[in-house]
Amino acid sequence: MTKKYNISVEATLEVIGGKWKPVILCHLMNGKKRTGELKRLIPKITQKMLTQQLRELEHDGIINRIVYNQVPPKVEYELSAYGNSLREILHSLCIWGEHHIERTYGDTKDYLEDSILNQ
Amino acid sequence: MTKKYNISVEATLEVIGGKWKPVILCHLMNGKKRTGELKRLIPKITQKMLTQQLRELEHDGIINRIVYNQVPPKVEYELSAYGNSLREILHSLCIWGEHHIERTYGDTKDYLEDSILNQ
DNA sequence: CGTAATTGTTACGTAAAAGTGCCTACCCTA
DNA sequence: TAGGGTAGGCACTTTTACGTAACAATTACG
Repeated sequence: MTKKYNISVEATLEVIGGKWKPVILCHLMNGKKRTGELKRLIPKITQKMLTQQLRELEHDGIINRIVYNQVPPKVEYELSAYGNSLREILHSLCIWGEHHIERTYGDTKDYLEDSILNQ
Repeated sequence: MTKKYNISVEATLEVIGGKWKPVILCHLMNGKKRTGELKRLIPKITQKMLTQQLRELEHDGIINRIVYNQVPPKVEYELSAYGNSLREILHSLCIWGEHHIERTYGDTKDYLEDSILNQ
């Protein structure tokens, strides 16, 4: 049963869209991260959503999951080479979004969470 | 009640995301369109979703709604100057999506609707 | 007079996405 | 032996997005 896209943009948004994937991806753009590290960087995400989104990104080939066989467990996530091809796109989306927030609200700082990503 | 974004990408996706906005926008990239014309170009969209999405795009300043005062009614939608600033972004999203479909399924033609947009 | 043409609205129902709470496994250390 | 630290699973509820179907307004035309 072949799902059809109206237009290829939809395929991209299926990969990078949703409530949490953009943040996760942007953090991983700045380098490999452990699970708990991501949770700290994105305080409002729940354990469930975090792992769920990471699984989907992994499935789409965007990130690599690196498991260290030790106790307590250690797992790292990093952008794959393929995922890296999203870098420019995400950057453009960031820039445009910033302009849009500014255009809509007058300034950005009240509408962006405190985060190393928003500096 | 200030909604906060984790990252500005989210603001962009709020504007161009969802099930129908990308298609609508891409059609409007090719020029002004009447309501019925859009409905024909996007056969599976319902009247309700079409107008709902158009209203939101208008509200965000992305498109202009041009009403001709005549009967039967005539309304046209066109990309605004501001909306035009999304052109490059949508184009990149298209390109990446095409590659992704190809990478995932082997070819694109079985996964993209017949449409002047997919040529 | 009744109907077609065009754009749009509204109330309601369904399906998909996100959130909550509690549970597991493992070894180490106090 | 009880608890900490790390990653993650599962059942269930809530919220949001999307879809369906019927209705409105206006004028021209047969």
